[in-house]
Amino acid sequence: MPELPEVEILLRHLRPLIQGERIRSVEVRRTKVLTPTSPRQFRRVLVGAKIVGITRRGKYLLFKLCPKRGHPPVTLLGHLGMTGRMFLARTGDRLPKHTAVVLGLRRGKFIYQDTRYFGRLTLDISAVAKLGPEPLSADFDGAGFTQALKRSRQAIKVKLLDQTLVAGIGNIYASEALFRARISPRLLAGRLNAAQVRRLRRAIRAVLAEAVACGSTVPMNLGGNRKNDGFFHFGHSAGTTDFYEERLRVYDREGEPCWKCGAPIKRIVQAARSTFFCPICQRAN
DNA sequence: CACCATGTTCCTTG
DNA sequence: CCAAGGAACATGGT
Repeated sequence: MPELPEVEILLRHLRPLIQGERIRSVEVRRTKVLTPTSPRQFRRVLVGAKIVGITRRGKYLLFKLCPKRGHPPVTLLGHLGMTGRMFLARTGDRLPKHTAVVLGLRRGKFIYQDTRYFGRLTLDISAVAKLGPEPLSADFDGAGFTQALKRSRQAIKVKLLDQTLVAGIGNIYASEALFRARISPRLLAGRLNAAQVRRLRRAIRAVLAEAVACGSTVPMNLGGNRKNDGFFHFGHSAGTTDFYEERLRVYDREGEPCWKCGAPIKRIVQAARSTFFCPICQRAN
């Protein structure tokens, strides 16, 4: 599912399909995902509005909408949570299980589906203001990153999940970035030296950029109607293996040999979430 | 049945 | 006020 690279790929997929389209109908099947926007207001703003553009910020999608006429543009914010998907379907297609919202377009329909309903499709965009710098932009600079890390007493792996530090890193790419930077996930954020901070910043950029580049070249199935659908599938289920999972060096590879030194990858739990790392390449000192 | 899961927010504690 | 830790949210896979 969705950390920054997956959301970026989804954005690129969606943009040509829905940019310029007008929303003709709105069906809300799970009001929770609109929170705190009311279904009534959601409908009022969306029905008849034109989708003039989509952008991404961290793991959020921002749909810029132009309502009927005279009204100023509004922003619709989408977040996939852990299991969310967004895709286009044909008008006649039946809705998949756990469809939360359906937007009827000129031809076809936009479906937001989310098994666990942790995601959002809402007019409340306040979450975006709290985000840290965009990791693949110039805003993510060494000085700011150094400062933010300095005051933290959390383990660096846990700190990387803090979206105010830098936006878009999730549990998978946090482990991947630390492996690439050869830094122990247990090292306290405030204890990284200048060389480590620099390596980590570069590793974050490299890992995310590579994931986007890789995802861009994979023939994806974003239809949302098949079991092993799309690149939002992680894990090691057999068969259709996307080399998406092959790309991950440590995540979900407990016990497998380290890609670099061959030592078994270790799994630990930090802040109630799994961390994967190589105990040799990422020594604590 | 038990445990695990790509994320965020809210509450509590220090 | 701020940082940090943990539960809660809801469902499915193994």
